[in-house]
Amino acid sequence: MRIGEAAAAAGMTATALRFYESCGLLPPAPRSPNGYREYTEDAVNRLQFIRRGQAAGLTLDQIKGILNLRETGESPCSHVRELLARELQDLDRRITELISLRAAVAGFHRNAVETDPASCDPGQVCSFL
Amino acid sequence: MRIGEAAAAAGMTATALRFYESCGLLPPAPRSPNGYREYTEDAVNRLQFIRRGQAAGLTLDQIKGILNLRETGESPCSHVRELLARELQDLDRRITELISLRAAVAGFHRNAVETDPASCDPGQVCSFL
DNA sequence: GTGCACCTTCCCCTATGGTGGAACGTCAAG
DNA sequence: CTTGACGTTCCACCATAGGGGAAGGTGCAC
Repeated sequence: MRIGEAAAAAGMTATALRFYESCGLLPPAPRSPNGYREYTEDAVNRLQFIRRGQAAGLTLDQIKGILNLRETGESPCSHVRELLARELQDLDRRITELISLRAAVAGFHRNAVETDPASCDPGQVCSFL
Repeated sequence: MRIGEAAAAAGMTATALRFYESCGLLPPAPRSPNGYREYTEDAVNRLQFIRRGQAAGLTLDQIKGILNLRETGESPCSHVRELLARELQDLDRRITELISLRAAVAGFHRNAVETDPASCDPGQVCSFL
């Protein structure tokens, strides 16, 4: 199948497929005589794996690492386990950060809502921050 | 004072100050006869306001908007209120997203820890994703 | 008179995940 | 015979917030 069809089958754009190939996430696609890329069902499966990896919050580089491991015949299982563990830690850290940022912003906002705008000092930029 | 000193006073780098000036966050600094930028205490206050804005999670573009409002003589109070309200919503959305992503990743990870690696199917990339 | 720290401008580079356009080739239908 | 939908390549660009280095000027101390 050609690039547009494969892209549609995986819920992506043709541009994204070319981009993935250029990054090494996909092996160079075989070409039909007219130079068009030819994709198999296997390629589409790989694309869907990429999608699942992204949905799991992995970066393209991490997904590439998994695919490369599988390529070398090694089982990526333990690598993926570590990846997921590290990602959980990372997510926890980011969630904590966002929650404390939210508390800070909520404090600024509460102050901004409660304070009389007339008390605004033109000598400074903004007393709310 | 010169750029390095002003930067240090605001806890930034000289490069950042030039960058802010180039983006319109800072008015073009007056120059001393040798062409060096000259900063006043007021400029350092402005830099510290930028820092506080960033600490509150605002983008440089949003901070620039506040500074520009103040520049035109208008009081940025209500603008800042709206900005903070929108940011709270945005933070809530991002936190919710991250938490649900975390749940999904935790599920993958639990499965990966509990599953026997020997049951790994070499025909697919990784059964954990 | 020279070394050193600081300043200037200009332009490219970082990471992320692609998108869009230009200029051109290919193929089937009308 | 031409139109349209697809394909190809390469190159530039989006946002974000600067960092890094080259090539050169300035000013002070030794």
